Amino acid sequence: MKQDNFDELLRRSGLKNTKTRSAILEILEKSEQPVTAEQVFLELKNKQISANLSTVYRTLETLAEKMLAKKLNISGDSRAMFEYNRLVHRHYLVCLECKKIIPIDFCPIKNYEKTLEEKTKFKIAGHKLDVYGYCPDCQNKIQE
Amino acid sequence: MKQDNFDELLRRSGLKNTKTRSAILEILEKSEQPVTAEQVFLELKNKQISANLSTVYRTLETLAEKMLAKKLNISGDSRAMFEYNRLVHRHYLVCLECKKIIPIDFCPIKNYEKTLEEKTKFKIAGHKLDVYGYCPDCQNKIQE
DNA sequence: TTTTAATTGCGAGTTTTTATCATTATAAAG
DNA sequence: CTTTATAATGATAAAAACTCGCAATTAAAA
Repeated sequence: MKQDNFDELLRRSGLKNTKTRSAILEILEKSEQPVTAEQVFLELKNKQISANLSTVYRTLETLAEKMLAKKLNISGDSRAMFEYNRLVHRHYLVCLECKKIIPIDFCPIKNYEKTLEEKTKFKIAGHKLDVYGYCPDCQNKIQE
Repeated sequence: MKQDNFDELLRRSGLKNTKTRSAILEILEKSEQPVTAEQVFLELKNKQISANLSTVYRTLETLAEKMLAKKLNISGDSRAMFEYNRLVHRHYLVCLECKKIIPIDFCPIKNYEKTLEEKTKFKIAGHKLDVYGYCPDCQNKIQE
């Protein structure tokens, strides 16, 4: 079973496998959307795993440093969000009205990075793209 | 002269033309890069225009609401940044090392939005794209 | 086991941003 | 050019989102 396959993942990053840590990784991995530190904290509580909020912050930061998670800032929310660092990266479509976040699988700018690298002499490490708009539900609700 | 041509701009948005407000708009307009509230606050001080920090926050927020400015979150800095809302939108290339921010004029995903609109039935309002990497200077400095 | 070093909890401290409310300034009306 | 209504500002406090220091705990190496 892949129950606790975070053990190896943590180990490879030189991190100890603690209950909180693997629980947080699991929460990230199971979540379809980026989550805030507070959401992780509450989710842990749900699972009867007590953890201090500052530990959650620290852990998320550590996971991001070790590239096991990604830290992002989605516009409209001042808080940092975190997502599991999947091999295939994702972009999100965010509804400006209801704040719903929907993953987009296709990345429209992968090719563009090379062009940009040549043009600017930067070594491109990655990019961040989010698209904003109004979801079908909210389009109907608004119609003013 | 276009010295105080922010007057009309503010007026059209139903905002009073105050000294602080037009000074802030001018700072945004003249800046090649997005700026934080604090930077605006300090820049005002430089110009001998006293303004309270909370006024700066409030003003930036108002300008963003009225679409005279755009509010953004560039990764790596937890603070909100603001830029003048130019007709042609811009993307930025950010150096992960020295935090330098360079505008990119070309937008590689304009076309993609239409496709996405059809596919998701969202009404797309805009997008946010930043590219991250290492600038030529920092590439040399690092070489470890 | 025992030891060593990483991790956590807790409390306090920062930083960034927002709210309240009395005062002041803008611009509309007279 | 005043007066007046309303919008904007300053000052202060407070909320929200993190971050830090240090003692206690725990994981894993010896």
